[in-house]
Amino acid sequence: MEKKKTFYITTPIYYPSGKFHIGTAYSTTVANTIKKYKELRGYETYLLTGLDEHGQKIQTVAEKRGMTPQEHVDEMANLAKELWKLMKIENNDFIRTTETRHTKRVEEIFDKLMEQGDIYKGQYEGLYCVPCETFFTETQLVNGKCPDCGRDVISMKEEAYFFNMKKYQKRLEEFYDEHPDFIEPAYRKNELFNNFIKPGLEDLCVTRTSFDWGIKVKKDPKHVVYVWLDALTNYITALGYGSEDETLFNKFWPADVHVVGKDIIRFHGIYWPIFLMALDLPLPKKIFAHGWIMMKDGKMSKSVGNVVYPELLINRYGLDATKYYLLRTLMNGQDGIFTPEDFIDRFNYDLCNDLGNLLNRTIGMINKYCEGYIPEYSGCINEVDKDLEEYTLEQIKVSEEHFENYRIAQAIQEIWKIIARTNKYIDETAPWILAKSENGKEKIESVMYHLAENLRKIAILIKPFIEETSNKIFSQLNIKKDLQTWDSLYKYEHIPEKTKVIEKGEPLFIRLNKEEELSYIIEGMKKSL
RNA sequence: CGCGGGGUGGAGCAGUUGGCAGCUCGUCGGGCUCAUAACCCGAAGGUCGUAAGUUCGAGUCUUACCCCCGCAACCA
Repeated sequence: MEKKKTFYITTPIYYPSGKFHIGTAYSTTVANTIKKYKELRGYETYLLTGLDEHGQKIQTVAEKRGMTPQEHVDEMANLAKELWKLMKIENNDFIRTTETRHTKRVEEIFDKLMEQGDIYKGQYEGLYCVPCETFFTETQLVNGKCPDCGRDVISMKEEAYFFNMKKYQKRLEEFYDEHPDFIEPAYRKNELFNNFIKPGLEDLCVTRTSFDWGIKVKKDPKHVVYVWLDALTNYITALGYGSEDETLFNKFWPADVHVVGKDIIRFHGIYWPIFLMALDLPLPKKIFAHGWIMMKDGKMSKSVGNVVYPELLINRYGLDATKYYLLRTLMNGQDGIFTPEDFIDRFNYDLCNDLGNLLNRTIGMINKYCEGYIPEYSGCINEVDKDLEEYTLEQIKVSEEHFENYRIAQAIQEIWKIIARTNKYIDETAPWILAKSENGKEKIESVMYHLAENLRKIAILIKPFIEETSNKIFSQLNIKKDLQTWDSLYKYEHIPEKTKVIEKGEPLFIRLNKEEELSYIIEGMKKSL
């Protein structure tokens, strides 16, 4: 038997300094959608997510909560796992950077890089705030003072280890020349190039001594490994790189896509490739960077009181509605704006009116006009049928193209055009008139078949991102598993004879009262602070 | 002269290699009754940030300028 093609996809490993907000949920949903799509296309997929649990901030947060850092991250890890369970994320693994399988490898990697001469000992010079025990860069300062406490900072030196980035500058540039599509969207790459690569890379300080919540350097334990060298390697340690069992690593590395937020492109576009070069490992195939979910008044922020947590929406409106909204809102990797109004509108218009109602009226008519059985396919009996088929098949191609390039919002838009076109088809054919005419039977049967068939196709297309809804459609239409495959999208003529649909359709989504739900969401946002 | 993104009808956004300016919502008018007061059609509404240039022709290319946002590396 032929070996299945593999597809390895990762989310960022999130930093558990606070509750996971909707942006985190978005990243993970994107990754999960890509996974589900690739699965439908016959790939053996592997989805990795996890937590980046080290660093000063964690230590500080834990202290504030009167906990040890480990207790804090243990709690956060459970929260994350619960959230992904709630969101039905099908991750194959969940890596935590405090796990031995990770820390041990990082220690080894650090040693190796030091032996190779990629890491050397030097002096870190920076502006230091003594009471806060923290280094800052010049640009981080507020009016020349510590951004945290407002006091004066002093120039200070400390012993630290550096990674020789300069050594890899040329190789990195060459890599980008050969792989211009490495970072998507392209403008993110330009940003990175102009700001960091073109001016020349500086060596990266990869250890700290100002705190100890991290992986200690084996041969010099007062230093802990800088969090990014620690965090980025999760993508390979989770696959067992360097362990006694490298099966997964050999099978799935290099990653097909790292899904990241726009804020961490730099680390994935510069440091990560260079670390991998130093380790003599193949580079990932793509970094897919998405934008942020913004609020009407700017960034989500606790102090402004405009943070949205995913549970708020999922628990009241369901997982699919929430995922649909998130995926639909951010276009082209750009930022998108969340507003409660928009959320409710999309729910009502797109999900209830367009999709839900299309299924409902179709089921109703099949019961009314065809005794509940989907009629047999008899080709296109007229121009209207032909037009519908051609349009739908074309849209399937377009959506597929978008999925292939991870443009999920665009894919969704194109799928919704099929829904709109199918609704229009009902008006064009007016089955209620055919039902009254003497020789309308053949026509009405063709209409019902086409409606059922289009809904079947729609259910397949939405499966990667709103699977519950997809399953509901299949179940109401009584479509068997073998007709839920992507391969069955490209033709009509699939649904077998004597397929009996449900007698009374269950609404997929029930319309929301805008006023009520607006206040519910707004109140919920306040309460969850 | 830091870098990047954005500035398109009331709102939110698309506009691939330059070729009659589109989508969703809202507004107005009409149609239909299978359906979740849903669906379909039509109309109004834009000098595509400003100015100049290239071109037979620019939202799309060039230049200058204005406004908004983000980034400016060892903070995640």
